[in-house]
Formats: sequence, structure tokens, C-alpha cells
Amino acid sequence: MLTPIRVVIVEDNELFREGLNSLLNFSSDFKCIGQYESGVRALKAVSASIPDVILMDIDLPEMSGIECARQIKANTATAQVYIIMLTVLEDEYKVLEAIISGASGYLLKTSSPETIMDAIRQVCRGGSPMSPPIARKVFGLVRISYSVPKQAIVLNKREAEVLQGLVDGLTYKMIGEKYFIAIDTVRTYIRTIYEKLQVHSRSSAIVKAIKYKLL
Amino acid sequence: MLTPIRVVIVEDNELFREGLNSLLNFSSDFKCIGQYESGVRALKAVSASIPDVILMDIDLPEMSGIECARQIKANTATAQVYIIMLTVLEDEYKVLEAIISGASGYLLKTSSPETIMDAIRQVCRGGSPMSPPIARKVFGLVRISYSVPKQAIVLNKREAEVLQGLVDGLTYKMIGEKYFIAIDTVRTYIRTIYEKLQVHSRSSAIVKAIKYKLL
DNA sequence: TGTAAGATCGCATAAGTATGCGAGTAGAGT
DNA sequence: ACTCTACTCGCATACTTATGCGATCTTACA
Repeated sequence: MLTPIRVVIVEDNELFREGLNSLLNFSSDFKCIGQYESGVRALKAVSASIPDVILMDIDLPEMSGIECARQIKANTATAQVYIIMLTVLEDEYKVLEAIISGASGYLLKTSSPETIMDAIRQVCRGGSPMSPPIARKVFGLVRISYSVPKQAIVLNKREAEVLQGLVDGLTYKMIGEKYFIAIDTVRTYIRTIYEKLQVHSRSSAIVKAIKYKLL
Repeated sequence: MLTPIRVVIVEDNELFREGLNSLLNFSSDFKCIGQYESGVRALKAVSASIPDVILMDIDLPEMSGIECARQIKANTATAQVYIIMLTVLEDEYKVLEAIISGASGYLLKTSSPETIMDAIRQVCRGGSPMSPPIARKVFGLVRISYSVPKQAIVLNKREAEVLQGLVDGLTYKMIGEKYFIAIDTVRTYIRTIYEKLQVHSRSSAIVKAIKYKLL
């Protein structure tokens, strides 16, 4: 590593903060260019001098680490700042919030010094270091949001087209014109669609179509 | 580690398979209890003798590693089998599919022997080992699916209730009865909702409500 | 060769939706 | 006290939906 990775620490617990600081100074790979006990101060400092990586405690007083990360990301849209969240507990919702706010890593505070140093190196190389329990939760998040309630709802081409029309807010007339079929044929398809989806209104059909990712 | 972790290898490339095998035999932590070059064979074997961890190549001929994982997960619902996917390329869609299919880890084949061994230990301890580029992609997946297109659509309580009614497929009359307001008041709220969402039909309102997670 | 299945179209009607125009009442702020 | 705003309600009407009960026509297949 030619130039050291410039790191900023945001952590309200003084002992932990100092611990991280001396950890970083221990290796010539890193250079701690700032340590702050509050998000507000970090925000100010970071916009003045942008680091490569920020170690951010998630449970800060006043402004949370998540909110701080969000704002830093907003303020440094052009520059590349990697934020690694540090936390004591593995709250699934916090993990989610942190990822959305723009964090690139998520470590438990119980992580070993080597793990933390390795994590800093990893984010710079395109990784997203996570403590094992966090990784498991992240997998779960992906599974929840993408997995489809497996239900054997099979629509043929025409039905799918008509359903798409319904979702798009078209009237029967417009759907018919779009696919060159009579409005009464549209009605017929809608009947079968409703039957397959087991609904009795356009609204419910739309909700189910989205829920079951039918289109 | 008192008893060795029982591992199964599913990999069509003979050299790589043998490599993994000798890697596992190298450490007393592991015991390779089977190696198969096809998903079909693995499926049969695994339902007979369930391992702790399966190293699964994702690009298998005939049955893909993903499909194989899905079936193994389906067949071994009670027992705990951890599946680690192995792949040469970091295809985002494959990652997604793998996670949904029930995999607990995702490694690039370029991973070092130590990394692979460590990964096996990690899944058994509640982790989800991923190669760094994969982890980054997984973060992206979470971000995409959970982050909301930030748009300043603010509904007050009543409007939210009425919109919920619309999504639930209730008629104006039913919405009015549910919240003890006149049907014409429901209409009035719907006007303002439509205006805020910039739509002109119930269908589009529902779609937007879901898309922007307004409820 | 009939017949079963699927795709298309038609008519009718009760119910529901979208929207124009108007209006009363209560609370917040000046 | 006055005005503004938010919340509530009413009437009217053109349009759209949901659904019952058919009817052709083509294609596949027993």
C-alpha cells in the first residue's frame, strides 16, 4: 500500500474511540485523519477534508450514525467515501437502515482488531465487510424481499397483457385498442384473470399481480 | 472442533473437485462424505445421508446448482444443511437466485483455500460467508429493493386510511362505513389523494401507493 | 369425425368510479 | 373579530366495472 488509507472515526465512547485510533496508528496502511464524538462535528469535518473510510458508530447521541451517514453520502456525492458501521447489537432493522443510508460495511464492536483492519482494506477494494451474524441477516433481507410466495398462478400471454393493462390504469376500451381485441373480449379475459387470482375487483387484481410478481 | 464438519462437494470439474476434496482432508475439522459431478446424483445421495455443509458449483450441466439447492432445501426441511455456492463469475442475478434458493454463502472459485475452509466454519456458526465483490452486490440488492424513491408525497391520517381502503379493494361506501364518514367525504379525500399522487384512477393510485410505500 | 378446449366477440345491467360545483363548521393564527 | 385552512358533506352525471348468459371459430386430439 503506497499511500495510507485515510480514516475518520466517529464514536462517542472515548475509550473505544482511542482504541480504534491506536489500532490504526499501529499499521502504516492507515492514517487516522480525525476522530469525533458526535455526528454533527464529523459532518462538518468530513465535508472539509474527505477521508477514504469512515468508521461510524451507529448509536450516537443527537444525530444517529445512520442519519450522519446519509448526510455525508449526500454531501460527498462525487467523492468516494466508504462508511463502515460499528454496532454492539445486531438489529435487523438497523442493518437495513444502514445499508440504505449508504454504508458499505457493518461490523460488530466485538470484532477483533485484525477484522476491523481487514474490513477497512476490503471496502477500498470493492467489498462489503460484515460480521458473520450480520451477513446472515442481510441474506435474510434479500430472501424476504425477492422471494415470491410460490403459488401456481399461470397466465397466458393475452391474460398477462390484459392484466398489465389493468395495472397501467387503462380502461377496457383502451386495452382492447392496444391489443386489437374487442372490449368484450377484454372483459372475458378479465373474468378468467379474476378467477385465477381469486379476486372480484380490479384493485385486488392489481395488488395480487404486484405481490406475486405476475408481470 | 470435536466432530468434524461433514461436507459434500458438488462440482463437475474433476480437477477442482479433487482439489476441494484434498483441501478438506487436509484438516481434521472436516470430513468429505461425498463428491458428485452432477446435481441429480448429489440430490439422491444427500437425501440418504445429510451433510452439514454442501459446496455447490453453480454452473452444473443438466440441473443447475441453484435448482439443486432448491430441491435439497425442500427435501431436508427439518435438518439443517448449509449450502455454499461456488462460482467463477459474479453475476448479480445468479447471486439473487442463489440466496432465494436457500444458499447460506457465496464464494468465488478464485477464493484461497483458507477462505473456503473458513467459510465452511462460518456457515456452521451462523454466518453467511461471501467473497468481497459478492458482498458488495448483495448490499446493492438490499438497497435497491428497500430504498424508497424519495418523493415528497405526504398524506395525512385520513387520506392514508382512505388510500388503504382503496388498496384493500373496498368500495367508497365501505370505506365510509369503516371510518364513519360520508361517502361523499370519501370522494373528497380521493380527489386530494389523486391530486397528490397525480393520478386519475384508482388503479394508478394503488400502483403508486405500493411503489412509493405510502402505507 | 366428432368433440373438447381455447380464443374471440356480443348484449345487458346493476353497481361503482371520477369529477365538476358548492357549502358548512371548527380550530389556528393575526 | 376576522380570515385562512383543514375537514366534512351533498348533488349530479358521464364513464367504467363486474358479471350473467350466450355465440362463433380454430386447433388439437382421441
